[in-house]
Amino acid sequence: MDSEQYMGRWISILYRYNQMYLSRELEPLNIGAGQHPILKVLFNRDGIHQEDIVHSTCMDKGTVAKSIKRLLEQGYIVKKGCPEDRRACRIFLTSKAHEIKSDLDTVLSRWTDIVTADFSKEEKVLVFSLLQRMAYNAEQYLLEKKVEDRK
Amino acid sequence: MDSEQYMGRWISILYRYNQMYLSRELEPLNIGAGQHPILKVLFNRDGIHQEDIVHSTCMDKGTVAKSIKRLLEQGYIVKKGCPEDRRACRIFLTSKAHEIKSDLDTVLSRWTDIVTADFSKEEKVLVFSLLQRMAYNAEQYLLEKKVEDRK
DNA sequence: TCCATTTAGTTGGAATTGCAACTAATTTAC
DNA sequence: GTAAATTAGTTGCAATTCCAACTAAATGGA
Repeated sequence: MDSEQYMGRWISILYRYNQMYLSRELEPLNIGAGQHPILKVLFNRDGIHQEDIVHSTCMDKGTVAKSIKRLLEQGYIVKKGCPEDRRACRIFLTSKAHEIKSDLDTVLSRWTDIVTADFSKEEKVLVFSLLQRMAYNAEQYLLEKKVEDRK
Repeated sequence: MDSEQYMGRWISILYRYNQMYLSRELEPLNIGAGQHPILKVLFNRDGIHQEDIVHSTCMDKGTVAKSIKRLLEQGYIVKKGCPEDRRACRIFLTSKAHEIKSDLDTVLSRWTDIVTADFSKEEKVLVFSLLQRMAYNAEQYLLEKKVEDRK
């Protein structure tokens, strides 16, 4: 097998190129590449707990806390205390966020179009399902490892 | 289309999980997740110029310079001036690097095995070719953009 | 009930990375 | 042949991210 044929190589290139694209495209909105996953989750389910965002984005809770801080500063979200659990907080989109929803969706789906430009319809569907399965397998492996470490 | 179905989401998850896996697995070798792409390129073509490494890894020249600095400190590579072009330098693997080649290859191919664990042989081949084409499309797009900006 | 454990969230530190500005050497153009 | 432009590489800065340590609140077992 060609020594370039290991999964991490292609994933790394695609991730880094995507980050470059997003930084440039989201700059006019004052949104960094790291903040958009949180907005996407909230557009789906507004008002969820910060902990839910952590799970939905598969990101570290520290990372999410910092991204939320920046979205607060930019006025895209507001934070409300949760009366049932005083440790927790719920995150809500502002009208400023709702105004840019379609812009954000356009930027994200354009990247999909760019990288799958020469794909057939079948290939476009296929690549999502393969990536989704890989992400699931990776997650399962890391979870197992974490459980092992706890022993 | 499901709002989770945009390419960047899966790529991001897979990239971040891979970085976690690599940091842990390469720690005993004192290699960070960011250094291994350079070693991989050198195992393929030892003694190439730093500029060649930049192109082969698709990474920024500043990033490569820093990773090379750490590999030098760890004694995995040596740097030699290039007499034909006194700005440039050539990078060579040390015996310490050759000793860990098979360990590194094992770690990298194990990740491929983990994420494609439930894939058929055909799917394993397919996913590489799809990722490769996506990376190529992304690169072409960003290159075009860069040329446009120069105007 | 009370103490131990778990959970939600914050903060500091370090690694990875891209960009921009810089130096020094080379190449190109006139 | 010299000045301008390009190229190889370094460095500082900022963004993204994970981890670990921490606080405060909630949960659970004796």
